[in-house]
Amino acid sequence: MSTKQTTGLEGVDLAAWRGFLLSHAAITRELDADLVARHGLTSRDYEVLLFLAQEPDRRLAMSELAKRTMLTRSGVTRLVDGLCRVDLVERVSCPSDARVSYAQLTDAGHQRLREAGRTHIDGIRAAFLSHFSEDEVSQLADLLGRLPGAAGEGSCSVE
Amino acid sequence: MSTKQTTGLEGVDLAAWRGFLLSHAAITRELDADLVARHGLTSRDYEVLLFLAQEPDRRLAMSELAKRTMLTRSGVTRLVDGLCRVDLVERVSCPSDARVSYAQLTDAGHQRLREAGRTHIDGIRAAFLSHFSEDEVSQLADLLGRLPGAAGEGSCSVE
DNA sequence: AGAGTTTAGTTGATGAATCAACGTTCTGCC
DNA sequence: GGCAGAACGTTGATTCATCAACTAAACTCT
Repeated sequence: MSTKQTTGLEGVDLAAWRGFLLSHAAITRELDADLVARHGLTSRDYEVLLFLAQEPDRRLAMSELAKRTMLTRSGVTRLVDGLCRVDLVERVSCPSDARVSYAQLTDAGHQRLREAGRTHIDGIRAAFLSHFSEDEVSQLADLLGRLPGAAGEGSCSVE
Repeated sequence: MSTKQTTGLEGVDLAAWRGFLLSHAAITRELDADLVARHGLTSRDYEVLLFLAQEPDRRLAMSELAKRTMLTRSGVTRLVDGLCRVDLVERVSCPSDARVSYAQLTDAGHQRLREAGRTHIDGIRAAFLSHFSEDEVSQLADLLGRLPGAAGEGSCSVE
């Protein structure tokens, strides 16, 4: 018998969650706009190029890209289609398994990644890191690293 | 100092940033799926209902909703269209300014929000808050609150 | 009062991501 | 060997959000 109509959602401290949501929206929006304006890449594109560049032979199977980007295989198909169309990536078929098709970083793609990388990292510094001291950054890395989806991905399975 | 590497992007501590991105993707995905499965609401829908419920007269102008949700006015038009279609919200025109159209929470909408709110908050607890101590949660709130976009007033409670 | 500007909201076309369904290829097991 | 079932990638349909263009109403300024 409350005297006020309520939603029953009172008294929960969600400030941390709200900060999380709001800042994510604002920051990714800004970084993305920058990346597109200056290098014609979405942050998805950038992410894929980066994953490829980190591989010794600069290639990854589509499914593996799907896992890392947290996209569906379908989404990766289309994303890589776009990157192929502008010659940042090419498709290479796998000799030992005809089902798999690699996305292979081209030299142009690698070059583009290097150019974009600088502005992207500067953007992250400006929009994110610059608001914290070094200690705070590692505190954050620690805290956020505990969340589902973050670095602990390997905890579920062994490769 | 200089690295021998190929992308020129090494040596930057981005663990915090990566944790931020990855956990956001994983958590919002999960919360959203839950909300849709159990209450037929996207988290956008939920967010709008919540904003409306927080207003004394349970209504907000479309533009104001756009600001708070970080969507475009266009996006809000369509989102509210959807909520109107299922009678959780209705449109009310403003007597003093014929340009503005309010989104007005219906009783059904308020009821639905209450139902969904419990599972949503439980979800946030399980996927986010549960990984931290109380102190850590307020640390996070403090840190994340400094980021662009997070500058807002605190409470999420509904009266 | 009337022209120009700003603000609110909607609409059409587009892009990004999803799901479900499919064809192809590989693997395990009899 | 051969078949059932899983895994890989693509495609079609749909959803959601965006931008740009538009209508209508309100403000400004002379």
